[in-house]
Amino acid sequence: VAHISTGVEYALHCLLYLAEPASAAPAGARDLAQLQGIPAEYVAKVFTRLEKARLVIASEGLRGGFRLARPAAAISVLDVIDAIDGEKPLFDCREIRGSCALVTRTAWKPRGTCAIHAVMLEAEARMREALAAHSLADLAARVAAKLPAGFGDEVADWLATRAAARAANRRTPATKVKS
Amino acid sequence: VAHISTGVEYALHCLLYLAEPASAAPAGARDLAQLQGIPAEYVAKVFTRLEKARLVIASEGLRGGFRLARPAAAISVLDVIDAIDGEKPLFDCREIRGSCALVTRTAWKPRGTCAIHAVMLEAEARMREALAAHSLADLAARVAAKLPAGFGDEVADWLATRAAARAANRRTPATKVKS
DNA sequence: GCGATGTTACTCGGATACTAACTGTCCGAGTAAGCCAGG
DNA sequence: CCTGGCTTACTCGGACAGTTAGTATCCGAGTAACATCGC
Repeated sequence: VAHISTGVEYALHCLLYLAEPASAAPAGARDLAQLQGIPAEYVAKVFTRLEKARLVIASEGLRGGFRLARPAAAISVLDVIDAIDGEKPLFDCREIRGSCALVTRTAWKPRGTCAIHAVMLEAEARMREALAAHSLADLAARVAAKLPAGFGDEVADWLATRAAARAANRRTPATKVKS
Repeated sequence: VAHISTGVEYALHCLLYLAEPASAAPAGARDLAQLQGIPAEYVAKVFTRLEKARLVIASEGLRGGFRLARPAAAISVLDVIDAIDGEKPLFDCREIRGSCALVTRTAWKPRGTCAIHAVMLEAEARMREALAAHSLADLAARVAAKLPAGFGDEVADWLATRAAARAANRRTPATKVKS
């Protein structure tokens, strides 16, 4: 319902985990989602859009995953929002001036941008400035300052444990021939 | 689809017509809507909300209508938006931090506002500042500067013509008694 | 001539359908890794 | 011991429903004004 959708929130949280320097190896979307208790398939859908916007690079196949396409300091919050929500305008002017009965009768035509639209565009510009002023690295540092010491290592351990469990689940590898 | 709804646009256009000093008499919602070619019933619904927010005062009965409750310089664009869209937040944080698997296992609890939420709140504050900086009088003056001279008089004439037509439509007033 | 009164129809106000977008879910194509057989 | 090939199942990618909010519309209650009727 809000202008900035939930997908942006999911993407930002996942990207903050990816911004950790320890995450040199690509992280899978499923792991990141289950780590935070959010729908895994939806996260994959969101990361698809991030990949189209050239913000992350996808590695396919086994042990595949996503990694940042640029340094975390070079990705702003606004980039993420535009990549997912599609640069949706804050306000779509319907040019009501042109439908005014007095205007249509006379030969006068409105020129320039609508005054109301101009105010909205200015507000949108201020909002975008504030969103572009913060980068992923900035957010990651601010979050890390609040977390307990050694939290990044715990995250790495959790991911490693999950990978080990998946490897162990690989039962009786290939003792059977075809058909 | 946009965050600032179409109802806000309708309301602002109508309020600009009401902000004209010539509109000392209350103007009906139907006249204002048909003057601009927008749905009349929807305008009435929107003005209902404006009246609940104490921005306009409704005069009921015949020749009724709306007039501004305060001087046009004391009503900001933000007031109109909040009155109609209900101060909807730009972003609703779902507190994903609390759902993190590592956080739920340990006894650590996140405190303060989420860093992502803080960025969004700052952007929203900048946007609201820009919207609150412009008043109805300011917009009306800027619009009047672009319009041809004597446009306000034409609007008054148009409204008077409509009123006269309605009066003429009142045929054979009451020559018939009951039943 | 003046006042009370009934009619009028026009006003606002809330309750009711329709449309579109976001959220969430599912299934299919592609591919890097790992095991096994053969040399 | 080394190399080639094959199975594996896990990955991303796009296509498919459910639900909520906004948009537009309709009908009912209330009321100020007007013309009429009585005094």
